[in-house]
Amino acid sequence: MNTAPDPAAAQHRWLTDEEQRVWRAYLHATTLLEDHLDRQLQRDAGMPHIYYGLLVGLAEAPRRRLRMTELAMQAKITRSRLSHAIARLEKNGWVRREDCPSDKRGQFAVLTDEGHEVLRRTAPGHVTAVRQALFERLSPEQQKALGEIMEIVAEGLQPDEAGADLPWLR
Amino acid sequence: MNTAPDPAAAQHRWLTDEEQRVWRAYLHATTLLEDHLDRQLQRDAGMPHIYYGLLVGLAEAPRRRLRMTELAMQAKITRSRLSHAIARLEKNGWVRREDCPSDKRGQFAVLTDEGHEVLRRTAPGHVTAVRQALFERLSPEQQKALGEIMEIVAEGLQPDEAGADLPWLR
DNA sequence: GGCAGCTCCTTGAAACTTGAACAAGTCGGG
DNA sequence: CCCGACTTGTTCAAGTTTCAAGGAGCTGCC
Repeated sequence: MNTAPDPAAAQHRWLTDEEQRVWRAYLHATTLLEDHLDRQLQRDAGMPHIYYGLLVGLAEAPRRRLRMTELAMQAKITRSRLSHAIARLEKNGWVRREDCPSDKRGQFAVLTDEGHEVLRRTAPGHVTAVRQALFERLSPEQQKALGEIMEIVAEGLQPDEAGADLPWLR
Repeated sequence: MNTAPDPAAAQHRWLTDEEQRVWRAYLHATTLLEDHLDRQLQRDAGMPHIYYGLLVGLAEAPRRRLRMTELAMQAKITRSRLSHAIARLEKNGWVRREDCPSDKRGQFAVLTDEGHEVLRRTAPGHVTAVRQALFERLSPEQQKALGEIMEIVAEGLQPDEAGADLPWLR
């Protein structure tokens, strides 16, 4: 819409037409994909995508357990949100809480056998969905480029990633 | 984690390590970016990103108005969600509903002057946030690649885009 | 005209998310 | 040992999203 220098908008540079196109495509695609996966998982696994991600995080952790804060960091959500989510997953019987012996404030979220089973049963469908929506449509070069781009973007938004003991989110 | 043919998972091909890396980078980056923009807009404009998008959609429409269904399609959300959202924006005084004269079922969502003013005031900050998080970090080639990739992905998930009168979402 | 089948949009309840506030526990310095 | 500063995880209230249901109007066909 705006590509020439516009005096009225001089100081905060607008997006060029091309940038605009890219940005809208980005919004469009990420929205559709997230919706698609959320729906797929809600249907096949009975939980939203982010909850599924929590189970995966636990499944990959040693002894299938993680401290709440660690799990929150890995899923990139707030502790508050995680508390609610784990409460729900606990109600499903897929996760169980355990006290941390070395820090009485601490809690472990532990993947139950049932939870593991749900994952085992639903992971293939989810992977297929991701594959169909994304990888099957992109050339190897595009896949590579996408990975690089996303790493750059993430790196710019993460306060640390390798660096710090700063407030880890927000 | 799995790249060799695994007999137990033979039929539903897993993700290769490289695909896995790309996929995680994608999730990581899109989550962080969406959170970042949501927070930025909540702080500066008092509304989440999607609501801001609704105002933009209206601002760009002829006479700053759109039928509910059209707006929902453009924002890629359900009509139900839009109803709630417009109710909230109406409460803010940024949008007003108007009856459609030619179809008594229909409603227009109309951007008010106040709404337009909010947009005028907050758009620069938002654009800057997008620019800083995305465009400033990517080479021109990467921007181009990103645009192409996102168009492909979106195209694959949209039932129509150019084609149809089919269920437009889902 | 009348009626079945659609579309338009809204509603209400339940689920989920957010941000602030909080109790409890840890930790380091005096 | 004690205190202030910080961390951990939860809770509350307010806001948002989803899903299923429904009222109302349009449309075409008999």
